[in-house]
Amino acid sequence: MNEAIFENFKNYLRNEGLKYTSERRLILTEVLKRRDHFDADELAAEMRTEGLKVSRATVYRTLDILHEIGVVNKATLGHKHQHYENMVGRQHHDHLVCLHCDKVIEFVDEEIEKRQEEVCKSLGFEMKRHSLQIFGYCSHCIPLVKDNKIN
Amino acid sequence: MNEAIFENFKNYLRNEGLKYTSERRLILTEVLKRRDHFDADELAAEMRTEGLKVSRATVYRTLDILHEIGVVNKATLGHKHQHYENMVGRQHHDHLVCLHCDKVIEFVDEEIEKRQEEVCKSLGFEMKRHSLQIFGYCSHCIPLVKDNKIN
DNA sequence: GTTGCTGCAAACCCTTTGCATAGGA
DNA sequence: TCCTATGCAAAGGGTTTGCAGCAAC
Repeated sequence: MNEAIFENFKNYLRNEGLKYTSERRLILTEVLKRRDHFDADELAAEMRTEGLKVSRATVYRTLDILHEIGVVNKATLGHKHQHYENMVGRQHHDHLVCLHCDKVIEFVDEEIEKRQEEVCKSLGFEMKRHSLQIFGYCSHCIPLVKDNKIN
Repeated sequence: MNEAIFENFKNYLRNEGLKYTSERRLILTEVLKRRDHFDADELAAEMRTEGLKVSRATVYRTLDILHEIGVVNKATLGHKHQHYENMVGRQHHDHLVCLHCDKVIEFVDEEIEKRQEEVCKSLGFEMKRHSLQIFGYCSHCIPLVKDNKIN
């Protein structure tokens, strides 16, 4: 089932006059394995431990391309760095981020999506993308935070 | 009316064992004048042109304190740097950001707020803060973008 | 007088870039 | 062969930090 994705990637690159290199294939392969929220450095490091020699710079450059074609999504989850996530076969969603354990929980709320469109419509604004992050404590960490008087 | 804010600031600092310095007063004064979305560097630069000598480091450090006590809000509006906004006398709100002219439009939608709370409740998540950004084109820029075939 | 604060410059961290070489098309 | 991609290391840009002198309390 992933062949189609590689095929699309190849076609996109060809149309743009870009090359379908082995590094790009390796990075796409790695991204498709992921089901979590990762950063570029992490992906590069993981590839290195697997013996795949791809530079950080190429990882960044390739993730940009994959973002353009919608294979990955970029998310700002409260850290200094960008997070990426594999979007193949997935829909837009928003994130809950635990301030204690860093867990990320995904959710979709159709009503929120609808209201966003209405807000834009009423203001004559053309929405291109949107992102909603909710920061707080997950059910596992709530008691820990209370006990430690951390907030 | 601002006296109360300075008084609160002073009390907060005292309770924390921190000092109510002239630099901190100057920065708070500057922040209270603002009605827009600014970054730390911008604020420092503006103060310098007004002849107020406060270092960038102190601006960053003080904005952090002001954020803790709710006088300023931090927002990630699609740039590399953080944006701050004066929150005195204001409620939480979300942002529409124009990708063409960088204009920021604020909005509040009670239904969205309510649904966020429901999502958290249903997942046993304790919300501390949230931020929603919608990126796109404002009514002024929509025709410009269409004409120039920019997207 | 004690202790936290400031300014400065350097350090940091993530990300981007310039350049020489490698490798798709 | 032509031209883009890669790897490396250096540059970038916003933000943070270590430290010596300074100012609150």
